[in-house]
Amino acid sequence: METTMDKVVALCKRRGFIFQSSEIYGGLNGFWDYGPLGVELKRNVKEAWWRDMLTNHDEFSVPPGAPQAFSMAGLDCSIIMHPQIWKCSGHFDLFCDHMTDCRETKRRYRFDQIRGRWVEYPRATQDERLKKFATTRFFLITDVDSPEAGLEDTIQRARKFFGRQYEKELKWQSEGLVGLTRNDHLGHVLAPEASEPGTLTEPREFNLMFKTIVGALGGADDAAFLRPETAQGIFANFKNVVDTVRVRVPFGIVQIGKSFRNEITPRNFTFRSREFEQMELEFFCHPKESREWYTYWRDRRYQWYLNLGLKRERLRLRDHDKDELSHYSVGTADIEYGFPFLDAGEFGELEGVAHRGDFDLRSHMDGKLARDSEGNLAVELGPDGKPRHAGSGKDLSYFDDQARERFVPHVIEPSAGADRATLAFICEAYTEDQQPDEKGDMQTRVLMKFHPRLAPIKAAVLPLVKKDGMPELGLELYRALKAAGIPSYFDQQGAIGKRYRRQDEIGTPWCLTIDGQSMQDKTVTLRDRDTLEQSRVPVSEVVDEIARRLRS
RNA sequence: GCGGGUGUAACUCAGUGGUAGAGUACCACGUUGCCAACGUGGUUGUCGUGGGUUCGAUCCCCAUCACCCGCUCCA
Repeated sequence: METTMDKVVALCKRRGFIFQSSEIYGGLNGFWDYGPLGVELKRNVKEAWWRDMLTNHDEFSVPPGAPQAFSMAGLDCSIIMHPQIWKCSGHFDLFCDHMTDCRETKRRYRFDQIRGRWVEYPRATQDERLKKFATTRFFLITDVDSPEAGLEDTIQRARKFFGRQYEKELKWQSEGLVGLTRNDHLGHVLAPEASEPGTLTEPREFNLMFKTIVGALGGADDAAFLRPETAQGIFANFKNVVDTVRVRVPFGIVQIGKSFRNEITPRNFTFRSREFEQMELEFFCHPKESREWYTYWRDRRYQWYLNLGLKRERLRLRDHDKDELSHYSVGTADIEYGFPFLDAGEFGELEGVAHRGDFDLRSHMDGKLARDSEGNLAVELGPDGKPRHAGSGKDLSYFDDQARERFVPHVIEPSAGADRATLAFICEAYTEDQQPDEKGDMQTRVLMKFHPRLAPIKAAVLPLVKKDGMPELGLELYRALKAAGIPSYFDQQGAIGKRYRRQDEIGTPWCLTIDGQSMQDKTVTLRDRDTLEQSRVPVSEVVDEIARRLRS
């Protein structure tokens, strides 16, 4: 059965919104291209965000719901940054895991998270079944969570594997559970639920970050990464912005740009892409006021999607549970949308609003932070007692010269996916209704009900017939719209009904039709996409009327 | 990564071991003149890609890529 999502994907392809990347070579998993209409739509989404967050922001008045007035500034950072950025941000540790697969059980493990025990079994060399392993040492992995239960689990597995009658001959090599090192021979390792040792593959690097080489002669030492998020460029430039544009805390820095992640399973059209675009705000405030700002931004960002047409019943604001929070966050909420490719009741993330505390600025000062045994953030130390990942050593604190107070600001981060927002607006816009054809029979009509601010094309100029001066008058109007910066189409091809439907399908809010009467009194009909209602407007007033409607 | 499904014209899809099909769309001309009109004519395919079997493969076999579904994974 063809689902709504199938129809949306088909329309996106058919009308030039979204194509698969590298399609002529068979495609590339996780990458997508925006066609002539898609690029306009996505630009409008980003433009709406930039205008609403930055351009139209008034730093002298208090926005509704905000604790106080504040400033906003923009930024556009490089995609490739100093590799140390990603070590201090925590991405390096999280994104460069070694993974190993079990050939027998088809399960996958993070190599550094494997826990188990080595055991010596002297009889192994004589045992018909175990002779082939040419060893008396075996490692038993446990996937049981707690250390005590894990220990018990390894004992149970040993009994089962070597035989209960030989249990007394076993010599355990450690008191507690230990990990594996890269030098250990995996042929002697018994994976969970595997029937014999040696089912694990060699650990493979899982590069969740895109690695690249800086410099034409660069080697392994010149490895760098394409950014997995735009936020770190903002933190790295925090001091630059404070020093150059006379902003005072609280203030925000916004950035729109591409990010890259090697998603394990890119799926669901553009929802999980490996190259994607983010719209991020890092809002810096006093630690004492950070909770109020968190609430303010969370609610304001939720409202933004509603204002642009997402329906409340498909849009959800969800506060994270405690165990879902990142290692540094004291509060996070997701703005989620009920995409048609999800099951009923399920939602996909559009934007995360995170309270990041002072994790990022402090990590870039002193070295990467981690929670210590008491749950406090402290610089994570390596085996040598030095910071595991050294920071920049620069002072990124802020001095409030009126309160005479120095502090490291806390950060509220609303991080939105431009591609996910665009996809949500596409899914929301997709509509089928019933409209009578010229015989009065009801026909299914497909239309994209984009908010006029987002619609790729705002108006279409349609001469009713291709003669009697109508095309000429139409072209005049078309040029006037273009001159006013209003994206428009001119179409004189085929029957008028078909042309209306073509515009409906790409979501053009208004059609302007030149008819016989236009030639007499210089008026045209203005037809509404959603209601099909028509009104007559003087040609000379059309541009102002469309511009007025776009503003409202 | 695993299992299942799919891949044929711009789109939706038929089809067969022996020269590739329909509807829609698109283009031209004529007619019509406000919600998917009608007539006539026309354009479009390395049958996803690469191998193999065969006299001959879009069809059978193998591999590979992409998409969909379910697992797995997902700061």
